[in-house]
Amino acid sequence: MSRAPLRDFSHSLPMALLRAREAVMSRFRPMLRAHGVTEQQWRVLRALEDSGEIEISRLAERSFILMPSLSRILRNLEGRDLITRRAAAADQRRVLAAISPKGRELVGEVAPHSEANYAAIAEAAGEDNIAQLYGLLDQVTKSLEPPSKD
Amino acid sequence: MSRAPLRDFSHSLPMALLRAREAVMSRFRPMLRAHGVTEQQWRVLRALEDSGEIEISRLAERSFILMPSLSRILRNLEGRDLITRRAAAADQRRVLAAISPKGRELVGEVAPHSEANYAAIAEAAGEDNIAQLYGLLDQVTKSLEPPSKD
DNA sequence: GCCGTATAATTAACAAGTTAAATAATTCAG
DNA sequence: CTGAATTATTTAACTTGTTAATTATACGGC
Repeated sequence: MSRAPLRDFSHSLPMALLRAREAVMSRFRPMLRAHGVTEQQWRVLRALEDSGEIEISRLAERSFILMPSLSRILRNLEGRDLITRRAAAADQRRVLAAISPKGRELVGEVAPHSEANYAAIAEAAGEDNIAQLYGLLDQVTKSLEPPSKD
Repeated sequence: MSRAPLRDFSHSLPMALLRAREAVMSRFRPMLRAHGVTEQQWRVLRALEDSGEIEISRLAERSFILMPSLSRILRNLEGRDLITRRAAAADQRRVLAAISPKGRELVGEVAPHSEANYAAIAEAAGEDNIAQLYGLLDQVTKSLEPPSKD
């Protein structure tokens, strides 16, 4: 009864998701910063190592970063020789990005710390809770996504 | 077994939280935009209506926005006469913010749309799932937050 | 082969996130 | 009562998010 005027402000779903994300990321950011990369730059490097050379558009999907942001991030990473970019032979509009040896080296240095953080988080929050959370997030996300026009 | 080299990239908790948040917010942003406010500006206005005149440090906590961002947002909202700011009488360092009549009017216009969106989201994702998600998010968030130094 | 249209990526412009530094007012030791 | 340390807020500098516009290439009809 009485969800009267407006939802109790502090209990909005976007806020709850933001808070949870922040609780997790605050354990990662200092470590990433110490290695000279932002959260998003790390996502891109990890995605590139996973995928090999890949179109920018697909990289955007995988790293969940919008194209304009990604464009700037790639410019930055390219300037630091952590990645390479080249036009696709078949279609000059398309750009292919790949991680460089130097980028791979960086990932190799950071990855163990990242894994250690994940482990610490899993322990602090409880593996079961994390697993359940994954499932629920996935389910809710899918149910809210508009029918993709593939 | 074999969570071998690095966690499968697409299944990181921060990404899952980001994706879920985006799935929710993408249903709000266009509506907020149509009323001339960003997501964060809306959070601030809602929080101010909830709390009445309030110190901006506390406003930052409640709206979950860092002080430097909040400072800019308040400058913007004040410039549009949606809020007021004044120094506290007792301690001139402290600034008190309050929603203005014009701000209240805006909230009154937007709130019904916001509520309608929440309802649509709850229906699409299932009330039970949402409730369960809230609970888990809260639990995980709390377990990860460092022991606050109150 | 040429023209309009569609597609991939980048740029532009403004808002916000993040960390550090600067400003300003208060408190407290001496 | 003065000045060093503390506290609240803002500013600075850089990065990213968000929407719209622009650029460059490809494609399809003629």
